[in-house]
Amino acid sequence: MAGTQTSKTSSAPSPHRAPPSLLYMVKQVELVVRSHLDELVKPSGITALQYTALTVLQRHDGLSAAQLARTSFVTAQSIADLVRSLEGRGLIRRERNPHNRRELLILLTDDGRELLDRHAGPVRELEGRMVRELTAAQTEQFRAALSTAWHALS
Amino acid sequence: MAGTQTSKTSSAPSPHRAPPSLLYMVKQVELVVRSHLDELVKPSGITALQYTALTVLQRHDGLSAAQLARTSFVTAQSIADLVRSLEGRGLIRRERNPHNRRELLILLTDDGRELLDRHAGPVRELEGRMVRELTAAQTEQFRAALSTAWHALS
DNA sequence: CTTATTTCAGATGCACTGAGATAT
DNA sequence: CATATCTCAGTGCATCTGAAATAA
Repeated sequence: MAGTQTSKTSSAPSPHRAPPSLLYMVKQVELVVRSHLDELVKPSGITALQYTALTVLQRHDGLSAAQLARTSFVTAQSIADLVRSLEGRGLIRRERNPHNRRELLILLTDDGRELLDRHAGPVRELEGRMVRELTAAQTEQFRAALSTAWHALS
Repeated sequence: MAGTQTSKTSSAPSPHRAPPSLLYMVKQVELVVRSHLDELVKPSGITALQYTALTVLQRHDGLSAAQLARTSFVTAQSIADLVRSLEGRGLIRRERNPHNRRELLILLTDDGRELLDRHAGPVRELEGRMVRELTAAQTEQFRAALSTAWHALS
């Protein structure tokens, strides 16, 4: 009991405390990014996750919920709540795929696009803050490493 | 799973689709890391987040719940559930700080250390897979970029 | 008949706010 | 009195499993 306090100060030899793992560091960066992103989009009444889903639809409009789930490593049931919430807010609409009537395509509404436009600047600025101490070349290497890491585990 | 795209996207003219943002890529890497980590530790009956908390305690034994919360960017109330769950599983124990009786220090039990030892190898192997296509120098640059990004937003 | 997509029901984990008790 | 820590109560979001309906 008394030893726990003193061992944390400089009296301990501090043998070889391992550095945080890369897996942990990835998590920490994602955590702090998400907390900033949540603050940014909170005035619009959505979460960082919902905003991110909208940006995915911006790049791939007309995805089905099942496709959206697969690209996000979650089950279709998990996506369903998110989609229902965005639909209730009028940011997306859904439409039967005429060539595959069991699919419901997810499409951005004008309100959804307007929301994305409204936040594009601040989000870019947040990303700029994240890499402000990296050179352009280092930033590109960072991007390449993230891409490589993602592919290696997918 | 994520790689199984239909011919729909590849056949499109693809005018000038913006690349995914760095913020998005960080999230995607964290997502796929967590899904693998969840699979790894599921046999032990804990989640990836709980395992991560245990590794934090491995590096900083004797933290209070409030300290743990601050280093994880969440509130003390959020940590409470996690701590209660780990305590119920006998992986940690708590003890009053004799110098500050309102603090409850969180300490790893022998079972907790055993669990960490049991998973250390597979987790290292997962991290190795993530960077298997990077050189040692590129891996270190990746680590440095993650550290820089984290500090810039904290 | 098998598979894919969506939906419903129920459970757990995670995170929040607000309020209160206790210790410094 | 002010602050820090912990706890309790309630809420909402995110995720899962399992099961059922529908369509290809």
